[in-house]
Amino acid sequence: MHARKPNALFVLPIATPDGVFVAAYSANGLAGLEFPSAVKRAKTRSAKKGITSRVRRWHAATSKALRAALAGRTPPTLPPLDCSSGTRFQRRVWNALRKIAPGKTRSYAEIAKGIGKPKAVRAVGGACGANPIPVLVPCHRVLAANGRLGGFSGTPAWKKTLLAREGAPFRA
DNA sequence: TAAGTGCGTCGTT
DNA sequence: AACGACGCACTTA
Repeated sequence: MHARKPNALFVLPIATPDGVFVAAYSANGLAGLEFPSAVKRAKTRSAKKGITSRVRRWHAATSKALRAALAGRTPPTLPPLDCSSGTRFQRRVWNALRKIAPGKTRSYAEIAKGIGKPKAVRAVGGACGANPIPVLVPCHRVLAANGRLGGFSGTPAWKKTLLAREGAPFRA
């Protein structure tokens, strides 16, 4: 219904073996995470000034968590997540995603059932696609009912890579 | 088996 | 009113 903007105050880069991710922070926590993209490298330099120690702490946590996740390990601690950009329904889906352990997968239908809306299967797919914090909010662990990958807002290659690194099974 | 079609369903725009 | 990161039933080959 009401979709507040993430209201990102700080946009900071995270260097990883897979490239430079970009994290966005609002006053409430991590509000966005983007996969490496050659195009937007320049933009991240600007907002370095005026960073609070709080955001610095969050960013350290995000960086550490991201690198762990990319290595297929369980992230130690996450910064507070600001999912206020999402609708009620989307937040419920994202919350369900966070309960899927590394190496495990669920189907879109299982997620739908899990949030008490067994018929909203397709809408769950939409909510996954709207996930502002991929990798750390593990939308990649949601597969089609037949065990195949299903879609991904990033490249399908990323979804495959993330699953493979944490040892999650999926049909080629 | 594999691949393609049609349709129910529902949150979002 | 139209559109999906779906799922299922049901053809065809």
